Amino acid sequence: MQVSLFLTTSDSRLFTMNSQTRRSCCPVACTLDLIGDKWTLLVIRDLALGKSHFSEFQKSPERIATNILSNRLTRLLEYEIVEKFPSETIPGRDAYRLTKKGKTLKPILKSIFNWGIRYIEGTKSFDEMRQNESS
Amino acid sequence: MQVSLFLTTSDSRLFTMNSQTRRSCCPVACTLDLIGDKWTLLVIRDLALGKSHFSEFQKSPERIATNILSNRLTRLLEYEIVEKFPSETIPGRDAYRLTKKGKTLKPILKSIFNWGIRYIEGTKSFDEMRQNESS
DNA sequence: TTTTAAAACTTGCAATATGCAAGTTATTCG
DNA sequence: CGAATAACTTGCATATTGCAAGTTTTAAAA
Repeated sequence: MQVSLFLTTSDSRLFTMNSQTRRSCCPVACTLDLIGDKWTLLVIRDLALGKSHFSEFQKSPERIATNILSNRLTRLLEYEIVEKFPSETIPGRDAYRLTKKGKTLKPILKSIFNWGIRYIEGTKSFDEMRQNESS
Repeated sequence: MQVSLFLTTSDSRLFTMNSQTRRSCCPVACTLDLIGDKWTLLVIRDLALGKSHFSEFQKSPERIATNILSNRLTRLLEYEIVEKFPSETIPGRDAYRLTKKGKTLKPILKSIFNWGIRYIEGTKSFDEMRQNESS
């Protein structure tokens, strides 16, 4: 696993300690360095939809592998996009949720969602998708 | 290279012929199947900034490898997000530009740009970036 | 028209990331 | 305490990316 150390400034902006971990100082490139892989935004989508347990993310129709899910949740905790909290449904167990900063990613998610709905045939809204989840 | 066949409907929505090429029918997942890798959105960024020649994309600060660049341009042509046209600056040579559909990706780019500027320390606007490009 | 040069790719291979299945640890509930 | 389920971890196969070098194409100079 690649180790990258991110710190947070008082105004909650992220910066990388090691300049070699970012490809450039372009805000698009830097954002993609955080969330621009095949899986991260799908985890964030699930969190935005209210999912909070490991097994709930696993049940999403894309069937993320457990090692990838584990890796992404850890990274998102490091970046302070996700935080753990005591599960409400299962006492004594932790769960995940978006932090305040994590919630600021929602406009990105929304723009991607809107594009898909408009330009890709056969895509369904989240409400429709929820029917189809396999257990 | 992975072969994937996309067709276009009369209302310019994309659909995959082979359902196995998409992870789910979620619009977020499907959009990420098209543009959700490490490089595609950076090529689209460059196109949105008016770059049109292979060598211009290469010169961007992230230093995309030529094989990846070639592969992404080919894919984007297949998806009808990018089209070729006769270069205006170099007569007799082709260049690349966003199609009408390709331009509809700009809101995604913008939401990512805005997030980076706001939440990642040390990111710079495109105007500032353009100064720093190596030849 | 041959030569040179630069742009636009292509190829081969090493390194990294992802996919899959099985195994391990932790927690809950009977 | 013991079984069952959740939450991971590990090992290895496959796919994607990174890097350097090579090839092809076009364009303009000699």
